[in-house]
Amino acid sequence: MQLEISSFDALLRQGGKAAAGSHGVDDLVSVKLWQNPCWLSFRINFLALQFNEPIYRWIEKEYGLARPEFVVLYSLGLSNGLTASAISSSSGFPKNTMSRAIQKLIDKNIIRREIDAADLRSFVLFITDEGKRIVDQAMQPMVEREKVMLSGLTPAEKLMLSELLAKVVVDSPNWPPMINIEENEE
Amino acid sequence: MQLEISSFDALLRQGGKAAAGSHGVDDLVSVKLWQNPCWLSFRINFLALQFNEPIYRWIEKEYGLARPEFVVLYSLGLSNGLTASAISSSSGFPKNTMSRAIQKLIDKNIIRREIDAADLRSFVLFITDEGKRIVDQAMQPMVEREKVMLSGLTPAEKLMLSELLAKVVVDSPNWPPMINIEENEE
DNA sequence: ACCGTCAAGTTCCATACGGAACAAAATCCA
DNA sequence: TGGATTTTGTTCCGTATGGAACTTGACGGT
Repeated sequence: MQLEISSFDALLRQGGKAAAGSHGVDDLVSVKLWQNPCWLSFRINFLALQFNEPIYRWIEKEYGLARPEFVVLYSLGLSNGLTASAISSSSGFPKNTMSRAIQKLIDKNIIRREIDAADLRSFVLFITDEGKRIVDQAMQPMVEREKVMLSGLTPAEKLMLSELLAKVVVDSPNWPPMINIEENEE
Repeated sequence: MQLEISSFDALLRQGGKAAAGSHGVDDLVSVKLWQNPCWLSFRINFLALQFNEPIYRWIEKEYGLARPEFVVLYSLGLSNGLTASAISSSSGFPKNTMSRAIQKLIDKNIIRREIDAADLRSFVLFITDEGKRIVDQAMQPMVEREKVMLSGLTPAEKLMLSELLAKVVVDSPNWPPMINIEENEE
């Protein structure tokens, strides 16, 4: 059995093949690029990995911060005074993982926690000067890594990519939660 | 201290903001979208999560396969007769994780392993009929999920996104391995 | 004002994960 | 040919992870 594949879907996953040539990239990566019904998820996951792996390895070595810890720190760097659950939901890490990460950051004096008078269940988190120093420093290699990853695109293409990805992200609240596919089992 | 930010970089990360309106999306997500020096990695990671989380949750529940196991299975579905290390390097999972996943899949009769006469160290992996059945079935929700995620784009935009992402992936072998940033420490 | 429900964070615990060391085979090179 | 080096896959083991249960506080309705 094969899924019916419209010619547009076929076109989609072949996107850019002509221009690519048979250059450099691993055999199996080629297959996953050009003969893959799930072209989006492969490309996205592959690129996420190419960014995350070296960056978080470096951050771990340089600052002794694991990925969840740095996610908290980075989030506070962008928007100080957040709550744990806000960080958790925006990053996709479960809240117990965030809770532990936050504890460690407090112990290391990288963030600080204040009780929220308005809601005694939750705490508001603030970055310390030490924390700010770390984010600022770490930003450099991160931005640099992105620049490297995008170096094959023209400025116009970078802008287009940025816009398209943003558009998809912005649309995400409208997606159905993907339950109840396959009610037809049994 | 702030990094010098060229106006084009600023333009890049604001990509698509005008068109977006202030709709639906979480506050912190907004900040990470529009006020983030690392626009690429956030968008990529966010979208990877939106795909992976529901899909792998469903696969686990439906077939009892963890993510590394399904990655092996999916890879063989695209290109039968692979070796463990090929799958490992194309997917980014470490080889011991792949090794375990492969063992489990063999136990479950989802894949089969033959010794490679040409190289007695390595095995060649093949998908069984049962395995093929599972991948075929699982493909449906995966493709569907991608379709949902892309539903906010026009066909032309989807094609453009596919091309741009492919172009970046194809360029990846040229990237420097990101060691020795910050020799200047100490 | 009270009770049921919900939301924020923490703790518990089994398990998966990935780094490192390892065995076996291939490859290289003199 | 033979010993150093690399590659493939497995095993060992400490640790991080994330589901589930739990605690405490907020909220909503009657």
